[in-house]
Amino acid sequence: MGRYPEKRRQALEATMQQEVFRVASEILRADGPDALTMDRIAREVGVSRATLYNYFADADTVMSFVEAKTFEPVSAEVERIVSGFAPARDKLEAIARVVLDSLYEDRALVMALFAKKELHGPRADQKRQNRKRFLDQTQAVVAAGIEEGDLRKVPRRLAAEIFLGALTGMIDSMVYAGEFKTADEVVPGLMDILGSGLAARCRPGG
Amino acid sequence: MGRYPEKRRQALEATMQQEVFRVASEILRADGPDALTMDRIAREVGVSRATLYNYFADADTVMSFVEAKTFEPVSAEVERIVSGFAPARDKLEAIARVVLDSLYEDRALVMALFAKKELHGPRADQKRQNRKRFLDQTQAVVAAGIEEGDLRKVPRRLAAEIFLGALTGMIDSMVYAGEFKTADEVVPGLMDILGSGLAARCRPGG
Amino acid sequence: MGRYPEKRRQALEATMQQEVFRVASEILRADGPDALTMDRIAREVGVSRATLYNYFADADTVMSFVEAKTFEPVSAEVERIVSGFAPARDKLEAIARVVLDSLYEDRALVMALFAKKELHGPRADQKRQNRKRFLDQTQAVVAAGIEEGDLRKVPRRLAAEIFLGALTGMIDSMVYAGEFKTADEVVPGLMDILGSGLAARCRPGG
Amino acid sequence: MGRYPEKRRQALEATMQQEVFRVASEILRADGPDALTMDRIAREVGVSRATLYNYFADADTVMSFVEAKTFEPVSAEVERIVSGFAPARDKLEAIARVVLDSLYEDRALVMALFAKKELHGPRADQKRQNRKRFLDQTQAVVAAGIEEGDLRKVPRRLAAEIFLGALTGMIDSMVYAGEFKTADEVVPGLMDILGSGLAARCRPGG
DNA sequence: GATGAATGAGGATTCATTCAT
DNA sequence: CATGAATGAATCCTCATTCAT
Repeated sequence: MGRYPEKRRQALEATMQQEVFRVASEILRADGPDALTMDRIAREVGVSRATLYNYFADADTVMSFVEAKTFEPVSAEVERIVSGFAPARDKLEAIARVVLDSLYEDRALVMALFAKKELHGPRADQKRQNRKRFLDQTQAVVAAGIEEGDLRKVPRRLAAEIFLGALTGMIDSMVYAGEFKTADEVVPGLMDILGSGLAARCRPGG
Repeated sequence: MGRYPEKRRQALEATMQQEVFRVASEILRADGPDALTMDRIAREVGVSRATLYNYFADADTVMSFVEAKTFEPVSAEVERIVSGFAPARDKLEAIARVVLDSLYEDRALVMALFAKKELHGPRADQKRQNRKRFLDQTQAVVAAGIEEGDLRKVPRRLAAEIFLGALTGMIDSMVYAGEFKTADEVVPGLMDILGSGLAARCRPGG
Repeated sequence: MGRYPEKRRQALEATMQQEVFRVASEILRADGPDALTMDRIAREVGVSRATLYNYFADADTVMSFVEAKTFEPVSAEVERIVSGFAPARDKLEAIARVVLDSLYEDRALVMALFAKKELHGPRADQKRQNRKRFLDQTQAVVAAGIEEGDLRKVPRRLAAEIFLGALTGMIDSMVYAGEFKTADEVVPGLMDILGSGLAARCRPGG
Repeated sequence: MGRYPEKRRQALEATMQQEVFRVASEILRADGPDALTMDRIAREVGVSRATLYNYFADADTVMSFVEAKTFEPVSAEVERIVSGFAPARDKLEAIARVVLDSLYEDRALVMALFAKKELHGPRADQKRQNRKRFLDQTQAVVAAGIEEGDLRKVPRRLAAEIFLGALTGMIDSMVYAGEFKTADEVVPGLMDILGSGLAARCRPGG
């Protein structure tokens, strides 16, 4: 029939997706990824289980959707930083801040998503891609930094991996310890170490 | 009080544990932690489900056992390094080598175990403690390094977290990418970056 | 929010509950409380095990439901008697009749439910409360009877306990013996003994 | 292979039976009849499960043994009372005292055994017989009492059933309420009610 | 589109019992 | 006789998913 029903459909779909995201986030925060069942989502959204299947192909799709929607703003912000004009190290620091800030605001959710590293099964690909994208962005910053003389000549991919690893490592630490620190508290130290290294002082041939 | 010596019992128990470890490892490697069910282990070991319960209290215990047995040699080696006599940076490098070497030998298994960061549920504590132990060991090395003048005055815990994060980050990278590199291939770069920092050159006041 | 009215849902739910009650009763009658498993109920109702869980939270809930549904009419009738106007001894007799009549109609079922005195586990409380309620009701009758001069001054709770005990004792007897008698056959004797005592005649100081 | 080994066998058997009785009693007391598994008995006795099968045919036999051994002294005492010389009402009172005393000393155990009225399955017969024996004994006392003019002419079996029912009813009450009273506290009231009835006073034609 | 209902396919755990040594 | 080991048979429960209405 006309255009309107289509509009209406989209509106409904958007509403449902928002609701699912909201509810799923809460569940993840509260009880971790294993608690995120279709039944519980449906119940807390206030629809029937079957209805969810009108909006999401299967349970994995819901999980992927929540994950994508969670990281989307972070990802966008990182993208903005990457394509901006600034010295490489400032960019890296900005990225670290964005990641840690978003974590600080919604620790439990981010961690629940991090907690389920799926290497097998249908969702592994999404994880892989998310990761790859972030690494590519970071690597681009490193590459530019090297070219501009702002960074030393280090293996680019490796540097990106270490940078991402350091970030997730700190997140892990906070989550496991249960003590969350703001970006302001940890970024300076992080950038100091990654920026200047652990060595006592410059080695002559450094 | 049986006629058969304790030895025999222990031998059998050891055999079963070995078998379970072998089979569980394979399952983890092949299909990830969610595939590690009592039923499947029993089937692949070639005993009945009930028999497993004569050796392991419950499913969690099996998982913990496999995890402990996997990390035990690495942990022992790290402990040896930590308590040895060497400059801090050499120790850190040695630790990185041990971790990455063990990974290289059994990538999929280690990753399957890493993949299930359990923040909720009964096994969360074990994970927490494993992590804490490693961090404590690393931190001790860093602290000693600072005292001996081998390392700059950096926040110790933070440095340990970054170090562990960088290691797991690289492991993640390899696993997600499916391309495994030997310790020889990555440790020099890692130590270069963590050791000397990313900065182009020594800042005057560095 | 479905198109089909709440009525329909309730009807189906009622049907299922009726079916479960019918089947569960049969099982209890035939093979006792330990035979009342979710699997068997499902099989005999003709649905899958999982379906039962759409109607009952767990196995205990089914057992409680059957128990409640069995005793509910008896309980209501007793309540009616208790709150009516009649001499205490008539009330007690009426209660005895109701209990024994309901037993006569469904001996085995009642006994199967009686047979499982759960003092441990989650259902103990329900049993406790059922029992307490009946005792309270009986005690109220006794108390009123004493006040009105219809009964001697006997310890009230104790009298209620003896009354209930005598009833269940007779039920036990019939069930164990396999010979069921109607209320008409036993109530007169029961009331005679409890009413007038066993003593040959009034003792002077009685 | 003369007589001695036989003696030795019997000694062993007696020891084992004592141990099983002791341990099983404790388990019943602590956690109820469903907790009385062969495994737990064996573990707490300190032998292997299989060994139990050298002394008891199966799990039911153990349960029956424990039950028999528990009630045996009570039963003997009742027998002694029944066959003694005393007015019927004194005998009934004595029986009530014995039953309630034994209960008071070992409430939890007796109740655990009472709690599992098995009407189905292989052990039903034992229960039936235990019950029948007690009823027969009580009935004999009642019959003698009537003959001797100590008791009114009441239906004998019925009177026995009411007597037993009243006893078990009081026991149930105490167990469910968790408040145990000594025989001294309840027997007078019990005998008063059963002896003199609940009626306010002697009816003329009583 | 929405839903209630139904279900197949697991998955953990328990327990009585048997048997070779 | 004692036993460690092994096991078949239950039992409870969960969850993603489908389908008629």
